[in-house]
Amino acid sequence: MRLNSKSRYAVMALADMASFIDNKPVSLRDISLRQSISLQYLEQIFLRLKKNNIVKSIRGVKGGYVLTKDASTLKLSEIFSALDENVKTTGCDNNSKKGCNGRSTKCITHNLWDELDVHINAFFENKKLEDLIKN
Amino acid sequence: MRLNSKSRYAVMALADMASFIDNKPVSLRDISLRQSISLQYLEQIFLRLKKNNIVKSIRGVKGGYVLTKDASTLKLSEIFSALDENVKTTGCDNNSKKGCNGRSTKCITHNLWDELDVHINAFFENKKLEDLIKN
DNA sequence: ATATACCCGACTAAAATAGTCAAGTTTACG
DNA sequence: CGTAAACTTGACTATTTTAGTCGGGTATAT
Repeated sequence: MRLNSKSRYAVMALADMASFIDNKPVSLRDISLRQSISLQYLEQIFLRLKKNNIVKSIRGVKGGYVLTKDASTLKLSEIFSALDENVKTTGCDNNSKKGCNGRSTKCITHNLWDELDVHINAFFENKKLEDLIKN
Repeated sequence: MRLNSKSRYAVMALADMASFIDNKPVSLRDISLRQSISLQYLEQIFLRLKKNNIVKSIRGVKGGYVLTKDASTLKLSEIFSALDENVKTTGCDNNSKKGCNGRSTKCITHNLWDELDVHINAFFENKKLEDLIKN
């Protein structure tokens, strides 16, 4: 059970941004250097973050990105959902016509996976970006 | 963030076994039919379960597998670790000489991923196989 | 004997992952 | 005004992982 690197890098990059109090735009180039993440990969990630209103961009020289919310209110769950990192640990699907494992009925473990998803989501719901930089 | 099908099938198959009270051996063929899981894939899975002492095998006609423990004491975490489904959500590694993201220091989000792993593991530690079949 | 059922290594198609590449557009600043 | 810094975007790709299959075993109850 692994988290993908896009999500991980997103959290790293946003935590990096949040650790500067002044709200001057932060360039991806700087984040790239400080966090050892490929610039072009960051571009992909920030495109998604921007589309989901987690950051806004300022173009041109001295431009960069700024957080749209305060780090104390930005939930990690928002970041993950921006990157389509949906916590859906199995293919068991309530909504499809077919049930679990291609059958018409719920599989024996169906409720378990639902509970697991809820459990993990709760973790991300309760964590704020600020929690990462307080230490 | 997805769970792999080996782990999911393992839990399904063991829950299937546990739902029969008599401790007669259950053949993989029967599990395969009841749970719609490929017989040969089940063989792979049960090899691991056997090596990790979660089931024992009885060969020959009327053979099959039986649980080595009671369903009320078998933790899901044991099943997952048998399948090398280690809950290690990121590559951030405490033990390697290199730190996170190939650097010498802990990355800014390192503690977060540790907490996440602990959070998920706790879920599997507290769930017993019996919990799945009680409903 | 023989059918049933476990045993086990090797292989593979398809999907996901983790990026790179290339070609832009916008804007601050000298 | 020119230019460099920085964002924008779509397409592409090598590698790895996943989710199995294939095929040839071995053990044993009847």
